[in-house]
Amino acid sequence: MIKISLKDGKVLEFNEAVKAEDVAKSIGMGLYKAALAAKINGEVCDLSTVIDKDSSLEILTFEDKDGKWALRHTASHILAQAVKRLYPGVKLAIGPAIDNGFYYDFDADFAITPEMLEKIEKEMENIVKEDYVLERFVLDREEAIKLMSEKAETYKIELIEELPANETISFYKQGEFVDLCAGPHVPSTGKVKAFKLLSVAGAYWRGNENNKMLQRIYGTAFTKKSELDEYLNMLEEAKKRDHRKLGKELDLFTIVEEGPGFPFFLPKGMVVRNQLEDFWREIHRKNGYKEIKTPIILNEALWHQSGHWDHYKENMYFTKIDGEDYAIKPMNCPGGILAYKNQMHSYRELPLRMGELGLVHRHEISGALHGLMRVRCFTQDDAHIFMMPSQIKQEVLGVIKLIDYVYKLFGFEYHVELSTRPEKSMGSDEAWEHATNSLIEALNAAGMDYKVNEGDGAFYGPKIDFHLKDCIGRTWQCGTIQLDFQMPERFDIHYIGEDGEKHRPVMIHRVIFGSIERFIGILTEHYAAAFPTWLAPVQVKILPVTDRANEYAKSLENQLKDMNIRVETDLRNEKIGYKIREAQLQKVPYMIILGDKEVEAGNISVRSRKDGDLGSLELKDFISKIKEEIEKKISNI
RNA sequence: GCCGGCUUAGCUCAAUUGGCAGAGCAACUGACUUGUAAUCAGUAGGUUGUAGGUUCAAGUCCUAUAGCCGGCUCCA
Repeated sequence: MIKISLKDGKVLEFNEAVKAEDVAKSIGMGLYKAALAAKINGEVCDLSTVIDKDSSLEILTFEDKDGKWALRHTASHILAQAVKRLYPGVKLAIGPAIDNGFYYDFDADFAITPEMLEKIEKEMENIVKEDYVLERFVLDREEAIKLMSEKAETYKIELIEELPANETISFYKQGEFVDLCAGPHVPSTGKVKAFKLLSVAGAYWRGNENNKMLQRIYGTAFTKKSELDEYLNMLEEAKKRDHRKLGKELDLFTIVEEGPGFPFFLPKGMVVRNQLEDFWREIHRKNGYKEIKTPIILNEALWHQSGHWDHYKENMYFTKIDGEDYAIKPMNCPGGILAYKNQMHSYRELPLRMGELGLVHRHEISGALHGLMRVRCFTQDDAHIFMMPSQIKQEVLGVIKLIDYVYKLFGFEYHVELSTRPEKSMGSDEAWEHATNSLIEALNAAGMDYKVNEGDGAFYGPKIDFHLKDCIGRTWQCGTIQLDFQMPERFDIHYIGEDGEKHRPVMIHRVIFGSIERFIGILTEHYAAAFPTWLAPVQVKILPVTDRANEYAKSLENQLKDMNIRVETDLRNEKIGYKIREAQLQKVPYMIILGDKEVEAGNISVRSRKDGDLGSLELKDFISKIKEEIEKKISNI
């Protein structure tokens, strides 16, 4: 008797060993049809897996992440099969499922073009129609290498050779196609009902730029055509909120050929930026920070002392002044430390929180540049916290809370990553361990979930990163908290302790927005440029219906300006519908429409970007309403 | 930096097989005095990213180069 317990707590009993798919069938045909993979005792596997002892079982469908991945993984095999049919000489590399889809890397001695994608898609459709069963089989290392040698799949051989000794080497066969693969897969190719190939891109073998560049085909797959269409439609919609497009349309910023990666902020974008900076200063004052400003160019010797010369030189720009070597700062910390050193510090002053909106320049490779998201000069909303070792946890926790407060205000979902010691780094193992543990403790104290990135820390210390999503779901690092025992050492900074002796402080480097530029990019996409009123470049647009209302309009404009409201008046000789349309496209939160009626009654007619015509209001009531909205930073999207 | 694609008026895009560079919007001028997402008419706007080459003839073909886009890589 085999007992199989299901997710809902029910227990099914079978007289003999049974396949997961048969269990699904016994639960119901609906589930059986939707089933893509199974989770047996917590392990994801094929539906054809035989259960021969008491187990827990979960049938995975497209609703489950692992079910989705199995389907898309199978889709990537179908892609590979189609490519092999059409272009037999192509060598296979790897083809996993990823968020939102799948890819497969190929080594072909010709360029894969978009036209070829259409052909490949057609062949994939055939393979789906032919509905091959995916059969799993296991080989020992020698047999596996032999099989792949016969097929001249050199990349597969390399993969097999590097598998650990105890690893099961499994293959999946569908029709004439066999691929090395850990699985799991859906039962047959016919399950992949709706798919599309999306793009071709170069990708280095194993992500290493010293290796050969392969050609990667990206695609996505769903169980239903309607889901695929919905996804493709979502991508189209997302393109409309791309900050590069909106930034151009709404004149927020521009990047010109003369300065690749060096954005220009135009008047409208500058308003958003200044509002963010004002807000930043306000919360930092409230949280006990002082503000400094350090120079952009400093003597190169400083960067030797800080370790940047050894660890960051490739990303830095240099210049000469009077024959002396200078560097353009890629980070604010050395300057911040020099500011700290300007005075003696007592333990009574600690933690000393010093903020700086610092403009840094970093050389990014040309292919990495991306609108405001990745640029070559940007302003970090930096701060350096100097403290005693006993204050680390408390201070890190304080920063985590501040970041959380800011992101929540904008309505962002975010995820957190902890990065540990990289290969290229300085300091002792003990110092790194202490620093890393301190960050973990603070994360735990804050109750934060986080992912660990081994070896991804800064060269001077481990860090916690906060990632935000752009409109198509790519994530960008924004906030970061980095713990540093190295710089204080290198710069020999100290404070006078209770005992009257000199002690070494510990440092935190942290940013909340990360880079103002990137943050504005993310905000633009998040709000589709319909910024909340407190950030909107123009908050109110006054639209006279005819020039009989122009004088009234001008007087209202002055009154609103006196109340510190950003207002513009459209006196052009155009129809009201035209003026409204334009204001709406410019995403102005409020329009005041003035015709003969309003002039007569001395009131105003208000239209909101979001809700349309709001009817007649008294000016003072409108002012108090909008003032409150600005004051409370209401995100009225 | 690497792989592939793209680059035509301020913006969005046209231009058969190489055969006179065009439209809408925006701008400017004029008329219209208008009530909640586009009034009409006219004017001007270009060394087709840049530099070479092939050709009787190049936006179109070839080479180089810059920038952009999608990825890889890298990172705020």
